[in-house]
Amino acid sequence: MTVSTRDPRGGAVPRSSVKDVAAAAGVSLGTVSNVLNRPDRVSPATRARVEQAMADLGFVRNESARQLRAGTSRTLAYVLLDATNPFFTDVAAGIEERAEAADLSLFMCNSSNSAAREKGYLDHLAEQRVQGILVTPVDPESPTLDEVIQRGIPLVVVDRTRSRPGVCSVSVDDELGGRLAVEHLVDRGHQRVAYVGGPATIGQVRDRWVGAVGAWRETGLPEADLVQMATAALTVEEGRRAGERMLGLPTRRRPTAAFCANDLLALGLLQHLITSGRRVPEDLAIVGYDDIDFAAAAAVPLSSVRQPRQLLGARAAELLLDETANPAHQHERVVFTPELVARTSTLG
Amino acid sequence: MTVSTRDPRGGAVPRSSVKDVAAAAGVSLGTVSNVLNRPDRVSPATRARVEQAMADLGFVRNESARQLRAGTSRTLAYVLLDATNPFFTDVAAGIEERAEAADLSLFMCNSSNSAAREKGYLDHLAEQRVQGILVTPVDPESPTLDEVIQRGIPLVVVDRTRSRPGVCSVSVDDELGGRLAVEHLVDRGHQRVAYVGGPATIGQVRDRWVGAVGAWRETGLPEADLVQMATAALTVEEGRRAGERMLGLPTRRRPTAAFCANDLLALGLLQHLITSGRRVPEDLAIVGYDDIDFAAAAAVPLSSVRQPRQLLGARAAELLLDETANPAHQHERVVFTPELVARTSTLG
DNA sequence: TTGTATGCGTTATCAA
DNA sequence: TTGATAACGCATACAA
Repeated sequence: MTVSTRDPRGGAVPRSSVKDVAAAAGVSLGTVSNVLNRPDRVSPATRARVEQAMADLGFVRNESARQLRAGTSRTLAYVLLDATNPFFTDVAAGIEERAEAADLSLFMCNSSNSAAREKGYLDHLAEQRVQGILVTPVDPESPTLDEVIQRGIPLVVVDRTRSRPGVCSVSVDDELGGRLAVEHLVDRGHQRVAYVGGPATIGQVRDRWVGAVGAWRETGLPEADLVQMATAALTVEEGRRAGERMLGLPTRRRPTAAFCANDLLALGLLQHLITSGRRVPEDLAIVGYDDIDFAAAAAVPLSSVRQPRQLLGARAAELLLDETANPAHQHERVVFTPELVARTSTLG
Repeated sequence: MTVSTRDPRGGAVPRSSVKDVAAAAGVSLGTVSNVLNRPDRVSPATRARVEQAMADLGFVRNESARQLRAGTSRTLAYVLLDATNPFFTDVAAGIEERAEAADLSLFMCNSSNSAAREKGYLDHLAEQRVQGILVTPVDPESPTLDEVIQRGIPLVVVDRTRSRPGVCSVSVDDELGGRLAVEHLVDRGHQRVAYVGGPATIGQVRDRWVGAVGAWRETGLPEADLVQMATAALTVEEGRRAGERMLGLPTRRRPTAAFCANDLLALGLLQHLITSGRRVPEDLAIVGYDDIDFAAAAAVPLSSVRQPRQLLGARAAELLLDETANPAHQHERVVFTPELVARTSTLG
């Protein structure tokens, strides 16, 4: 249903500047500027007149001009990989908490896992001269990030690290996370495990796999029994597809447990199994990654590798703020430790 | 675990301007500008020289200056109520699709349901002279929105409507949604239903309640048997709390079904019931609202009132773009129709 | 306490 | 095809 209401357009909009305000208040341009920036240096009487004029004219300070003159902005930006993944919005909440405390605005930009889109946003933000950028990059080694840094814009890498220094990063040990997941499954007696994740271009997917393989080797189980099941994306929908493929396997070759590269995949996989009348963990145990809020609320409460999401963001924001404010800033590489949260999906 | 790597700070960063580029390339300032904006009006030879100089100096166009001069920006912004709610990020995805097609950047700002924060973002965006703003407001009648409009910035209200015209809005009929949910529950034989939602300051919460009440009255059932269960927020956590209160009620007075103001509440409520050993829908039927992706993947697949999330965003972006580009733009009020998706949580 | 003048980096107009 | 110059709106140093 679409109801359309047609109205005449609002009247013309005269944008007023400090000059207009000055004229209206019968003062000079500099005085208006003083009212805006150092009200204490203006007598109460004239200040009141100026403020009245500003209200009458609907004056709005032009941030572009202010910034051009001042050279600095009051904005931070977070370029994230996937806005529809609650993990990243939780990280963003941590960033925003710190940004707000510093009286800075936070703009979120969604790269949707596209390097091109990411570059577009980074370029735009550089041109806007934002005060600093936080980014969970498609590829942390990409020269795009170096360009931003060379342009003199403080940048912090979030949820990834960089082999070269020259930048702060805050991340969680993804290899350890992969290791924890596999160790847990092996402890529970599983001898044939699937790693569900992809595309491999995503660093998190690779690192968690590396950790999984490392732990698997130490068990002495046949390498071939840790099988990769590639997905096209880290989404609920792709998780369902993985479920279809999983159930398509002959029982002999079917893994008894799955470790998913994130919770969205795990939830989709879980859903498909339940819908198909299978039991979790009896027919297939599942471990996810991130421990988003929805993991505990799933069809079968989901075991997952927990990351300190808010803290990740908060710490990253702190480092960024230090870099913008502290001339003696030293780049840091902060690595948090993940933690396995065991629930019904592996405990039965 | 925290590993810190300390490195010496990177060298000084000389920001270069068109003037520097002009000097380096041995041309005038205007020519550099032409290379930037109308490359065809510059001879290939000098263009190459200028481009080389730009690369050498790491030149980045200053968007503030450009904008100050041009008066226009290449940015859209979406101020949303809750970035951690997948409903809004799905709406944002719809907006971004259209924005990208128009070669515009989209900045997302999270008001976190705070009127103060919302005003802070809107003011900042107005000062930045963004090309247009989409907003899911805390209160659509708030004068804050009028201020933005009076400042001449095109604005579209998303997922809400406004009693006064003078602005485009794209929404879904929340009263109808509430009605659909209650009618479905009554059809399934429920005679005592809880409406779980709050705070009532949130418009969506009120409208869905109004629809629920309307449908209930038409059944002739005692009014007192549609009970409100207020929550402090629309979150999974608050849903769990509602579950505790629900189970705390004496069986006689306990509703047999719950209609939740959004899916996050419904998922929390569901989770608490399952954890407490109750069965859904046998002990309590549940209907959520929004039909986010996680609803179908829940402990018990959740019945929910579906809204066209991406379409909502896309249509809103279209209206905004029309307003910025078309002098004959007419404000429209677009209302989509919700749809009940019945799943196990009410069907058993 | 208030006014005047200058420049931030860019684009656009006009003249060469 | 290229160069010189004047704004855009603001903040600041300095003069009054």
